[in-house]
Amino acid sequence: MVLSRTSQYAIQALIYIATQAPGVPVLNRDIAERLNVPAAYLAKILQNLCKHGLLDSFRGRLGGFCLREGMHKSTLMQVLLLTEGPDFTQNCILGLKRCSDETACPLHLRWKPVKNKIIAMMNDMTLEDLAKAVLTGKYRLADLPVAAMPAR
Amino acid sequence: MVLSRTSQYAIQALIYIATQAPGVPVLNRDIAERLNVPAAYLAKILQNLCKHGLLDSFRGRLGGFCLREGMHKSTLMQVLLLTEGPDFTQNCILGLKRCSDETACPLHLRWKPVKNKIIAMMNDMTLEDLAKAVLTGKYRLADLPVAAMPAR
DNA sequence: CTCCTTAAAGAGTTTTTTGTCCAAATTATA
DNA sequence: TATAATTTGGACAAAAAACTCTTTAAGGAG
Repeated sequence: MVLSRTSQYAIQALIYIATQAPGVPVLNRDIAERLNVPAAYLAKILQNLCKHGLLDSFRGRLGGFCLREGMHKSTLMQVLLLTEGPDFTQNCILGLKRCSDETACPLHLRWKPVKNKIIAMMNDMTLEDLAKAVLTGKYRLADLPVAAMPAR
Repeated sequence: MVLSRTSQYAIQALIYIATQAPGVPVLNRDIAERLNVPAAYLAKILQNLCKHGLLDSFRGRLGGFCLREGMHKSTLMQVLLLTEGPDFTQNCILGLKRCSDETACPLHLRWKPVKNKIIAMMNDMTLEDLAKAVLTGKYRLADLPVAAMPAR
């Protein structure tokens, strides 16, 4: 209804990483398994988040991905502007190139406040907050096959 | 951000038809031109709306598309359930198959009220209302090349 | 009846999104 | 130093969405 699969995977992965001990790299493979998401595709998404400074990556043994210093405070909006593109917040619901208060589509007046609620929500939620919520155990990040294999 | 191009075209076309004299068929070609949308593609969309009873179609001279009797009162939600699919209102924002109050993703609690606003809005807006709004001249249905060629 | 105009139907094409595969490059550890 | 584990990068493949083309059926008007 609102987000591309790429954005969904990105948010899930970032929240998952944020639930893990900071500074300890998390393997792409483990994230993909945990989220039940295609690993090779997720790797591309994480690479992109690295390029944009949200994550740090490390190769070789003990490699993986960490949230970059300070990025626990990142909002979902920051993530979505990367994954959905910079005009995520600016699209007309009818797809018009220009649709503003002055030159509006017939839905604009009704849509605007709703859209603003979406934006406010995305600006308000941080990875930290969401990770905390997940750690309470009340919420789930992925579908059924949680496959909670212990660390062995 | 929310709607597929197919849905956008469908809504635009239906509103446009609703602004025209009822019972007088409107040509696909004219709609496509007016909305600046690919005609062959729009034809498929209109066919689909016919199959689902929103429109009537007529072939040959004086042919075209009309809103079916009573369908001026259709809501955008009725349209979207056809164009986006029946679970348009039920998707989890993170893409989880199951996400409800009991088994929720970490965004669910914040997303739910926003989603309900979207649904309420779509349930509230009818083609009739939107057509009236357009007829005031304050709103535009399509991008720049309105090509307001008089009826000749 | 014939011609022209229109939508219907179906196959096909293009573009975008999603997903895969494999050969480097990098790094810890034995 | 050799090896195994990991990300990186690029090409590739599959699926879905958007769009096109062509033929057929139907209807109105001369």
